Amino acid sequence: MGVMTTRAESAAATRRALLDAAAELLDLGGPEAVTLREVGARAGVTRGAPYRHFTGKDSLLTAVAAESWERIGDQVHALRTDPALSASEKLRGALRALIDVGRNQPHLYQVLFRRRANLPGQLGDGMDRIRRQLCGPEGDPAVADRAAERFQDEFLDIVAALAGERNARHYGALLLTSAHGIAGMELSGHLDTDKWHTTVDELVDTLVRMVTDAGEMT
Amino acid sequence: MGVMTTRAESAAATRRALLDAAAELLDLGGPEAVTLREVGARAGVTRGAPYRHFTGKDSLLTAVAAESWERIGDQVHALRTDPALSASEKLRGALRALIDVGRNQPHLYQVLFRRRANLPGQLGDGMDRIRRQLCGPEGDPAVADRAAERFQDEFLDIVAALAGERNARHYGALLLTSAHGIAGMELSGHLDTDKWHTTVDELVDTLVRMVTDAGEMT
DNA sequence: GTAGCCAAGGTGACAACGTCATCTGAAACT
DNA sequence: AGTTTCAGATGACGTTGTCACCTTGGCTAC
Repeated sequence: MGVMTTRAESAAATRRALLDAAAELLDLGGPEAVTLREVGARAGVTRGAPYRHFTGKDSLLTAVAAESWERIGDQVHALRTDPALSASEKLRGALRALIDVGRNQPHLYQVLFRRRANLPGQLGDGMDRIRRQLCGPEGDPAVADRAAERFQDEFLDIVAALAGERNARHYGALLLTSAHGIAGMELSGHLDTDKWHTTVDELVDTLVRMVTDAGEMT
Repeated sequence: MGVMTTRAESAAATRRALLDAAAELLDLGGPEAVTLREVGARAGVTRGAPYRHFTGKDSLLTAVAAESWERIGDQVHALRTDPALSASEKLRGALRALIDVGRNQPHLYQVLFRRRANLPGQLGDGMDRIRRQLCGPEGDPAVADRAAERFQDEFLDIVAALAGERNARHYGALLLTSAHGIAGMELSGHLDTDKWHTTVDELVDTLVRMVTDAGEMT
């Protein structure tokens, strides 16, 4: 932990600080609250500095989302490879992992599932080359997509171990979308447990039981 | 369709135009694109005029959401009371109604399920009285909540007719959250039909079949 | 009918924000 | 040592939400 001297170290530290500050502000007040000026201030730099690491605010938020996807992917991977857990426990854990993000970091969760705005190409300028240059081999959204896809693959493996390879994809999609819906409706306040006479845990249990039964009878 | 003379008519027309313009801009470019200035311009007034009808941008978007909820509620009500449809067709139609909003008006859909920001009270100023005064008997969010709840009630009745009163609430919650999740994941681009070897229609069919079978064996 | 009232709407102003162009200084390279 | 490169600082500009203040033309009380 020596004093930073090399330029690469300094830049990496700044990028790290920017991401941390952005994530913190996102948790506190949503995307509106994550101001490039405030992000820079918390990272010890000024307003324009983030543009040396990200193409703009959107790119910064996408990078935060990418890191979160990687974290969730690691979490589900750990569940899948844990020999102490049964197949249904792994599935329940994976679903809960996603839902818990929605509970504990609702603003981040919305960024994770935010609308893909960038249709590929279309603007044939030299912009693409610049963006590639700034954000590494390829743009940030591609990184986020890969991280999200890794999570989905880990999740798919868990489902396959429970419901068989045949129906894994169909049931996997059903389970994943359902969990996402549970998280989203609870997050938006539209899941009144008094009105529906049920809880998030009950819903998750029902989902797990459904696919478990279906897997057995295949 | 006489020329507007009375003040009430003029104000009502302006409010209507503001809502329409806001809805149009929302569809085109999302909440960021719905600018009070542009909304006013399209409604034939200037930037500050909307503040005579809504407390601010948030209030305007909430009012748009409320009208959309009422529309969806009417749609599901029509399905429920249509004697030409079977119970499962009604259910499928209701689920599709929600998902179709996500497909055709993705930005509006996100506003419908956006996070409730306003915790009640907290700011004990006279602001509450002013807001009540501006938006009628009570604030806009309450209107939106009531409209959303009416939709849920209509939906719940459809489920009850299919799965019985006993499990209606539990299955209703499962179906509604699942449909919301399907819409949300498709909207965010995380539902790759090639990857999951399934389509939205298949997922909806599976959901309907599930609750149909469960209702029969009860 | 006329004088006053009142709310819808117009206008100016302000702070905050995203973004870009330009500048600076120090590390990295030859 | 001289040059290049790039993280970061700074100034500036356009846009937006919001408020305070003003104007005007229907509405109401006499």
